[in-house]
Amino acid sequence: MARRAEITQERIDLAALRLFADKGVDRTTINDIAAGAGIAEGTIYRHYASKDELIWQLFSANYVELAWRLDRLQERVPDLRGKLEVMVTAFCALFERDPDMFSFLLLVQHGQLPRVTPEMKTPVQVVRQAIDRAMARGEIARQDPELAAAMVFGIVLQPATFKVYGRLTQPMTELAGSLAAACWRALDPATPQKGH
Amino acid sequence: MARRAEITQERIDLAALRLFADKGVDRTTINDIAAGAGIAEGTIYRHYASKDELIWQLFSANYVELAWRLDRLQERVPDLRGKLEVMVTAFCALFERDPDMFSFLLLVQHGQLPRVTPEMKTPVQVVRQAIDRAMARGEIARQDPELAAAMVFGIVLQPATFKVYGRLTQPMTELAGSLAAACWRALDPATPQKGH
Amino acid sequence: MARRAEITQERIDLAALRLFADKGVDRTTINDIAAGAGIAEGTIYRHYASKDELIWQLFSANYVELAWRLDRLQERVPDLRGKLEVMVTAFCALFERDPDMFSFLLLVQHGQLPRVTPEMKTPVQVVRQAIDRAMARGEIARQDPELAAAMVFGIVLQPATFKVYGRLTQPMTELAGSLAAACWRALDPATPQKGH
Amino acid sequence: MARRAEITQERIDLAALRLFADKGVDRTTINDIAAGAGIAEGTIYRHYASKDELIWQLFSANYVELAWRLDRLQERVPDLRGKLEVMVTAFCALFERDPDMFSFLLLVQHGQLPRVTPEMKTPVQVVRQAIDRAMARGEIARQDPELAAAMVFGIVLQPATFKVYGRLTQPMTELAGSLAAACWRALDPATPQKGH
DNA sequence: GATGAATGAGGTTTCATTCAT
DNA sequence: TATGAATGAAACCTCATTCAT
Repeated sequence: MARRAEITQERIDLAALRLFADKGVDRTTINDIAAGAGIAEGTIYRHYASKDELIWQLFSANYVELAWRLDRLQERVPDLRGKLEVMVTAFCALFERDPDMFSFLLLVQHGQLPRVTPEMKTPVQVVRQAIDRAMARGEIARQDPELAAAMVFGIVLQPATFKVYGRLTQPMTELAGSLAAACWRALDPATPQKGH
Repeated sequence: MARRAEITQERIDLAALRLFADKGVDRTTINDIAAGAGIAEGTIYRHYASKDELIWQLFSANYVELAWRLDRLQERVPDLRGKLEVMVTAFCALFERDPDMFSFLLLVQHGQLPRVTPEMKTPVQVVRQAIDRAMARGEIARQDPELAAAMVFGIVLQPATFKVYGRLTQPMTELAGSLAAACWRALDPATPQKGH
Repeated sequence: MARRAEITQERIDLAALRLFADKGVDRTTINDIAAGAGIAEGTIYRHYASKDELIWQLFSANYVELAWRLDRLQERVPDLRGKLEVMVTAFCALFERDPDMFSFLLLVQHGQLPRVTPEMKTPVQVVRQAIDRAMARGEIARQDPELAAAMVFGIVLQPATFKVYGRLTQPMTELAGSLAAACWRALDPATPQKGH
Repeated sequence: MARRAEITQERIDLAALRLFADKGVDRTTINDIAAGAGIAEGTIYRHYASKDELIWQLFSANYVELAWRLDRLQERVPDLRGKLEVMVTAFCALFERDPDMFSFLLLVQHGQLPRVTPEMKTPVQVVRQAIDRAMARGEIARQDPELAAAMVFGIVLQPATFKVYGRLTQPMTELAGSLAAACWRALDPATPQKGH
């Protein structure tokens, strides 16, 4: 039955994601995944052509899905300040709901990003576009949009990374407001600052 | 000769760093390194007890060295604003001088950080301590110092990562000023902001 | 319905024969055959107990069938010269009609001949018996009948093999006369030859 | 030492040839070969990149070597009748000296011939060229040279095949004269024949 | 009869490590 | 110290076969 295959694939995906997040893809064996999913090794190859394919499917599906989600949210808000707020909040909520997926995306991005094609929507693109448009509207000062996007990502991802390693203990959801505010300040060099 | 052994080790380290930065440690074989260094596979084991040892030596030496360097620089400056400036500037200069080392540190940190012992000085500690003291002095508002350190690292590392992937093309040295300023703004929530 | 089963079996046999001829039996998978026949993998096991059984059935049926056919034809002709003529002609016609079957028989004979039992009539036996009797009648000179049969087979099969590989392009049917004549000359060492 | 590697490779080649001749390439495992050569499985991959490479090296080296050998021999003889004599004799002697090699060449040719490039000298080419030139000199009647070469090969290879399967028991060396004579008669259709 | 998901033994290949030279 | 051939455990993957539907 097709239904049974779906369930099996679900189990594979779940076990793989958890193990990849835990040990990295190279230190996770097909055997590990099969054991985690409670199936035979060969069964995995009825669902994915190879280990590399499994990694790529898992990465690209979640990466693109995340991009779409962020994009749909930011569309509803007019200004960059608000867009950052909803995107960072969503990101933190997702992190809290499925930390394995975020560990996985963080860990494997180095190996998988080269396979990302220009027509795929990515979270980086979504944020960058929001920044582009905010600059066009004069909402923030002119600056390198790629650099601006990098800073926004850094401000959110690095605390998430610290959380994965246990350096931060609060739920990400509690940090969302501070992180969005920090992003906004980082992007807004024109704002008068005290001190320098 | 002891001299000859030193040269060989240098060649191993260089080749390993380059390959690790390029393909990650798990996808780099001892054979790759030997070929890159122009030596025989067995020779590597005259210098390192195992592949894991080689990775750890390379990581910890550079990681600790970076921490010391940042620490010596920040000591000379009284205020956090200036400390960030010199540390970010130094970081960018080092990145430009040896990008492989940064790729390597970024890539392997996930696997190696668990081996870091409390008595080892790390870049994160150095930054965190500077923030702690600035808060104690009232130079910046009270906030979670770990989160603050995370944001500073994110603001600097994410652009560096973008550069590794070719998303940013400017030399990091040109960005140092902007990055330090962004770090400062991110840490200073009390500053009145326009908009919200 | 029994009818439906027959059609399915026919489809299996056809697909298997084509694939076996193309890639050899070991490099052809049950999956390949099922795909070629447009059925599910499991269905093949409703018609054959195992892959080995399928190969053997296909081989022995065609091999024995070919032997009977040649035997019936040679019976009608009194002398060896004529027997060779009709057998080679029939062989060439069959080759032209179903080249896959011949590639298959050529390819798998190595693995299957050991399973041939003495009571099974084989093409080699048929030709050998015709030669035996021609010698008994004094139609050709005394010689090793097995060797003589081998040469006859070589003269016919090797050009067929060349055709399979595209080294010969004429239809086998056009070559039948020349091949039969060459067989006859090869078997008739007593004939005065020019030169030596 | 390089010498040790040579010895090991020799052992691999010998064991592989024997097993391939015996069971065919697909039914011979790397494990079989390693056991036959008295070495570890992994060692084979220090000498050949893959099983396919091993098969190809073994095939092409022996196939080309045979072609050169036949070519050097036929050069020394002026007429086709004599060329056939020396080539068939040499072939039979080689068969007797190393029957495994001939079984191997016969068995794997189907899979390997597609990899033969035009610039490689092959036994078929050598024989065909001798026939071409004999026709140009008027030594034999005009006929399709490819077909003629095919018949010559059939007359020699099929008895060799029969010997491999135990259908013929005499040493091939004893048959050389008869086979060469049969080849000559097969190529010489102009000769008056008794009977038809 | 037919399906196709699942199995798992067994194949090929990789690679960190050892050791005789 | 350096070499590089050899090792063998363990990885990935294939595929004939089974079985619940």
